Amino acid sequence: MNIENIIHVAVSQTLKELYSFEPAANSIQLQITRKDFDGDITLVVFPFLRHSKKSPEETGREIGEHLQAKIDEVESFNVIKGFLNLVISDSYWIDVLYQAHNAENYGVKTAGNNSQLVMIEYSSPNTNKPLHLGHIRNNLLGYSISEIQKANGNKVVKTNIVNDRGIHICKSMVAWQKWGNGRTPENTGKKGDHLVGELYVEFDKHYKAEIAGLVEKGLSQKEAENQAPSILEAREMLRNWEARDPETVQLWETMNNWVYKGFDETYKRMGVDFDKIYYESETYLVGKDEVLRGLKEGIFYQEEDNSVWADLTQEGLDKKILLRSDGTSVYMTQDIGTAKMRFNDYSIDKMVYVVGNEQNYHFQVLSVLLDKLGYDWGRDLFHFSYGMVELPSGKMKSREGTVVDADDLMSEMVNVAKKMAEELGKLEELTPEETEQTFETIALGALKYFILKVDPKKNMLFNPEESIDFNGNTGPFIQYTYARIQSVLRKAAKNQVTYDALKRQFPEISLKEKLLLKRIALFPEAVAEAGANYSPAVIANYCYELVKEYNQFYHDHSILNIDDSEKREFRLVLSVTVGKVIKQGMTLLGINVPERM
RNA sequence: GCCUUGGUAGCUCAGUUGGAUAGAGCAACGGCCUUCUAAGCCGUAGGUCUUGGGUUCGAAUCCCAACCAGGGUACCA
Repeated sequence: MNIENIIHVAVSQTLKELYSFEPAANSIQLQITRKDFDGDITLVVFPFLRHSKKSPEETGREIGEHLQAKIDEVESFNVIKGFLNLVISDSYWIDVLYQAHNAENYGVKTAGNNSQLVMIEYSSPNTNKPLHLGHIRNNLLGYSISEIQKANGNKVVKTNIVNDRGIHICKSMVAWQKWGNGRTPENTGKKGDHLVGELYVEFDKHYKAEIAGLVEKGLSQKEAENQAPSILEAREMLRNWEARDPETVQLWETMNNWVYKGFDETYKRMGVDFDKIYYESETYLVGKDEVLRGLKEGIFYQEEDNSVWADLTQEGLDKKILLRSDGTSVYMTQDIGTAKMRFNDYSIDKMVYVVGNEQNYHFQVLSVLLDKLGYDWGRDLFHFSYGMVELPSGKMKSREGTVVDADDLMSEMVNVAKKMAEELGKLEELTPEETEQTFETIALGALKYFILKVDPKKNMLFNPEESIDFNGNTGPFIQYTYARIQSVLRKAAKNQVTYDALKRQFPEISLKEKLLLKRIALFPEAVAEAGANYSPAVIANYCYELVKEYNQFYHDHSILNIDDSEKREFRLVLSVTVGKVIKQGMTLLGINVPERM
């Protein structure tokens, strides 16, 4: 039981005894005492004045005296205005340290028999272009909330739905046939996803030129768009694909495999992975069958042009198309099929979709549709909706060439990390391989932290002109603190300085040491909170606060260079534990920590 | 038009179920490396929390309205 719970219970009891009333749970407001006041935990007494019928000061004093007498942990107290500041005994905080230091995985629960199965879908790329900055935010959030869910004792299946079929990939295929000149990843040395992305751009270039030509000949823009030879070929290609034309399917497979190989590299470097991958080419027919079943059962209706619709006006939503007039399926159809397959494959307790907030409406509709189709889990779908990454020029648009490529960005970050380390004269005693690995760790740490520290639901700004920082509230700052702790431990071992982790009696602790202990005590709560609102930002901010506190402690207290062996031992245990918590927190963000930097 | 999300320092962002004098980092300025890693620490400066009402002991936080910005809005994904 943590200290807040202990106090909460005691306050409740106290109020009953002093003023004979049963307080509502939420009327007992406990908070961490602000730094400029003396104390550890603060109780707000205003809500109780009605019952005590005394001044805030008097009420605070009475409650404080009562608590001090009854609970061992409360050592003393002071009252300022309506705030009762409780001072918690050192021995309690030292006990926290003891627990944290000896715990196998402090603050982290392991999955048990009664834990929930949470399936988390993230990434969801199209196979016609490489991953960009928007995908980076998606991937990092998806991976991190998976880790946070695990840390809260759930079983997690990470899944990806690959949009591998449709007109977009046919465009790249047409471009390869017409203007590809036999290019392959092998003979060009390009990553497959980049090559296919190039072809897609080439298609668009030719297509636009054709449209311009037709418009010049007197066609309207819309007519031109529908009659340009390239688009006709792409549509022909899509029909051939749906008809399983062997040659088309083979080209499709070849080019998609190029892309997957490229994606795998990107995912690997980013440090994200999946337990199960679904492909839309395998799920869209399932979705179509479901829609047709719904039509037969009268859940949906058909227009005169043969398109199939769902009328959701009863639910306060709109009418939504499910099958086009030509019978082909839309995005929604595919998602219905994918959902059905997933629930067949796993006994999912909770399905989470990590998808940008531009699709809020889509998931609202999907949820209702699944429910209508008779799947009771439909209502419980959770859309983890995150904001877009904006550039100073506005939204990223692939057609306007304003996308920030994921691979390029990661490489650029490594270059900056390298330059930075050279300027600072770091990493001189490492082997070249270790040095490279460390640059990678730091660069990715900077990128990941930059993205994850922001509240997911908010849009965020990325300015490519200014490279991501390595100083201040950043991943490298946290990594640096970890590395420095490891350095202290190495030196301690070298000098035969040992410490006994089992010791529970330590000398009097300083203010900054106590602040650190309090921060350590908060880690499990931060993990739980992050799990409740699925926000890696909670963990990121926690790590930053912890590290900042440690750095202040570090500069004010020497750890190894003191004669008092008891103090040295205490500070070593404290440092080890801080290192442990940093590592655990960063793991939840998918960020590695280096032993040296 | 309707629905939805946001607006906090020059910039990027925190701010817990409504609590004490609204916090960090970057940028600017001034200190600190013979001492466990200076990717650090300390200090200065920077605010009408978009605006106007309301709720109450107390509002950046909750409610209403306006303004500004992003997203969505029936055959793109």
